[in-house]
Amino acid sequence: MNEIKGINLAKHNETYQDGTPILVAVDNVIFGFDPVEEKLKVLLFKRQVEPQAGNWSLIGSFVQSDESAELASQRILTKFTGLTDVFLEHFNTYSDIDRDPGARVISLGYYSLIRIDEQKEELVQSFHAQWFHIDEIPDLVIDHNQMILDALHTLQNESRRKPIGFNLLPEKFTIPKLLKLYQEILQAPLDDRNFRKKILSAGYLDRLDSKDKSTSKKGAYHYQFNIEAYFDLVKKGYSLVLP
Amino acid sequence: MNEIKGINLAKHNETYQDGTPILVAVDNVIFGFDPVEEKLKVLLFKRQVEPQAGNWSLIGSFVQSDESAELASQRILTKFTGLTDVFLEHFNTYSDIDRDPGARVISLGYYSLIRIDEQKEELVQSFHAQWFHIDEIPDLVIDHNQMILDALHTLQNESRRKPIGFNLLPEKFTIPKLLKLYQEILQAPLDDRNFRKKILSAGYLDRLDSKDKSTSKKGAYHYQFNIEAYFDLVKKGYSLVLP
DNA sequence: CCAAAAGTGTTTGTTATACACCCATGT
DNA sequence: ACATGGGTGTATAACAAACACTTTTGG
Repeated sequence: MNEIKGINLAKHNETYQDGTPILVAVDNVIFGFDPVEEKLKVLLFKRQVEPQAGNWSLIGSFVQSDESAELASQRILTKFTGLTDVFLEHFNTYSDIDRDPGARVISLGYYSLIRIDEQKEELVQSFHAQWFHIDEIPDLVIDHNQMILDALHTLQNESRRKPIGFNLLPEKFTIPKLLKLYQEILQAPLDDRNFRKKILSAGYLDRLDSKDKSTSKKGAYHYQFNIEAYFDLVKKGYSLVLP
Repeated sequence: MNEIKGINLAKHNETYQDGTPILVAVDNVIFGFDPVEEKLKVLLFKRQVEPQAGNWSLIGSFVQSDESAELASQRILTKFTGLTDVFLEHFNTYSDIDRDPGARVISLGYYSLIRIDEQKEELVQSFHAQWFHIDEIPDLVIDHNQMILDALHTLQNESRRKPIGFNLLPEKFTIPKLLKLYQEILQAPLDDRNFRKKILSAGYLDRLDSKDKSTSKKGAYHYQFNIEAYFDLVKKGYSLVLP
């Protein structure tokens, strides 16, 4: 760096010509909650191009010149699951110069929360994509294992403060399912009585008259997330806090 | 999108040739705490290239092929302030296709926390850079006003859970200064007795024997942040929580 | 001696935690 | 009638919030 001898000498007049175009990709950590196994899973597929073709990988794509990164991430999510209007957020950027052995690629990490029951199963299968439990992620391509860790931490932090977990459940769900989901996300047991108390006392869950009898003889009441009620509460300063 | 007629038809075999290189920039929201005015400020400079030359702007640069985005952000911070080893974190990515009228540029937002008293004032001046109070940010180039808002929200959220505020203060500081800093960051008054109780009971602030008599006749004790003590506490599960 | 900022404790209310039993029902 | 998961309440502890006075000392 140049020494500055006096005042008014320095310039910072980089132009667009001074920039070097770089390949930019999005990688999508797609989370789903398996309603049968009651496990939090991530959708992976086998990379089809060299280097490292055949290895498990996150689902990603290059950002094209006519689309934003968000759109690229949505595009690839829709391609693999058939879903649109999905919770999808940026969580980190990966820019080490040697991270991708194939080329200099800056990768934007997104994570999405989908309802496994709404995905197009045949689409997922047609790409040879598979759901992996977060405890059983295989060795992935490049830095994708790190990306999943980062996405999971973001999901955990966000889940403790905002009710985003509902994006992983069907419209109608039961409290026992919701509890299991939160235990999976936070990877820690939660006291069921205290959990019920906190989540129900907030007032944004509507109990329906119907019950889910698939897991017990007594049956568990269906609940629905009431987003208007939630927004009203947020306006008044409410925020969820889980341990 | 193609309809899938059967299983095993779909491909996702994008190669590096399918990517379009894009200009990638970093923009740095440089925060400083003015020790005299006791105000949280952001460092801005007048853009020197078209379009919008002469307008106030964040300090940014293109990411070059031989550097990571973090490094680019550090580089530009050092160029303007002379500082190295500074708190610097990515907070968001801006990728709308029309955001920059000069070219398609994806911008990575970083924010940094510096000690104003350690910066090289003559360097800052030589770039015609100026510190602006966060309540008095002028109209900025492109989407830089939004970036400052996003960075401030990130800073607020992080400050509530981690003691990163110390990066904005000199090594030795007083509790009244620390309180003022937190009130500036959170843009809300804090009760001084409760604040003292919480911050001192944690045990990672070492009181020195010296006093700062610049703001009162009685003088306020100097304190120092003890990072080892803090890390030990974090290992045991401690986390700061401010209202 | 007094103005101005620094420093200190207590009470009260709220929230978190820990914990155990009854309920409903299909088989 | 009983096994299975669903649903409920209470007592205690910990923490947050509200609040006012004393201390120090340079001028």
